[in-house]
Amino acid sequence: MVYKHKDIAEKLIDRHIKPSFHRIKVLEYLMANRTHPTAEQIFACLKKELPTLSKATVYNTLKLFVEAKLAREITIEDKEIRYDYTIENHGHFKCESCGTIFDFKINVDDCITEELDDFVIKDKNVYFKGICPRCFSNT
Amino acid sequence: MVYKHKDIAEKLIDRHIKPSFHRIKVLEYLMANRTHPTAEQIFACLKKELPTLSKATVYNTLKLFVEAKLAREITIEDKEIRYDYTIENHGHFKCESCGTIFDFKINVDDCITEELDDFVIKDKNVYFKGICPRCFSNT
DNA sequence: ATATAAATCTATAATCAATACAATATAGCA
DNA sequence: TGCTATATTGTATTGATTATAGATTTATAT
Repeated sequence: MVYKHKDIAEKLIDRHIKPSFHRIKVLEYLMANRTHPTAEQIFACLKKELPTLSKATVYNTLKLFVEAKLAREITIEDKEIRYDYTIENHGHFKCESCGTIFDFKINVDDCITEELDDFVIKDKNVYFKGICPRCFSNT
Repeated sequence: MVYKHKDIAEKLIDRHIKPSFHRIKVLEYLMANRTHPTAEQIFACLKKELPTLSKATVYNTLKLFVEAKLAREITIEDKEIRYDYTIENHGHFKCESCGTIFDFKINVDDCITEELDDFVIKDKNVYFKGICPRCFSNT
């Protein structure tokens, strides 16, 4: 899928973020690459197209997006944080063999107990680990 | 609750881990302190009692425990990994204001879709973020 | 017991994602 | 045009974790 810069800029403006060129490019990357990339991967890929891009800008931009709920941080394990364009109601499965992160549908609201009634829940994450079908059949 | 070293040693032997003195002390700490400590915190606390203790030993021991399913890694966010003595069917809620991590009961199995039928699931984690009642009432 | 091998542990150096910071560039506006 | 705030760059620093090599302890056999 190809996204128009104007549409991406509007998403940023909606969240009260000034649509600078670099911010548009980072968000475009997140929307086009639903591969749960790390900040490093985003930087390495965009650097080819934008030679002046700085790593600090990528980190700053991603932090802005997370605060604005445009993106989510995935911290299944490892030291590396991964980023995900926001979609509701899905969990992440990380294959311990090939490292791929898969999305799957889940609605955690169905199994929350009243224990959390007095808590303000802002973010819900479900992380599974194991072996994906492809790796499992290769054993 | 106080645990006998002999009982802790048996838990280790059950998981095919040799019950060295330091390993017993680390497991004892995890069982007695259900506060989701970091490796640093465990090290700092045990160091008082065991002056020769090395940080590397704490990391090695925790890694052993995680592999043996005696402990779980909690990676809600931050760079710091936290450790939790294994208990089934509970999620973690991190307060964005005070940083405390709370346990709550949840049974994710109830809301898993058939999407994951072909995946071997070895570990399930549920992480919530938000504001705890105490911090909320202080605003 | 003593020797030998295996495991555990220590201490320190290295790694590397993430952050902090100071300097520069750009955009918005009177 | 100049002024101010924001955005970006480039580099230095941080800090949790890992790697490593050597020392110590434990287990086993002779």
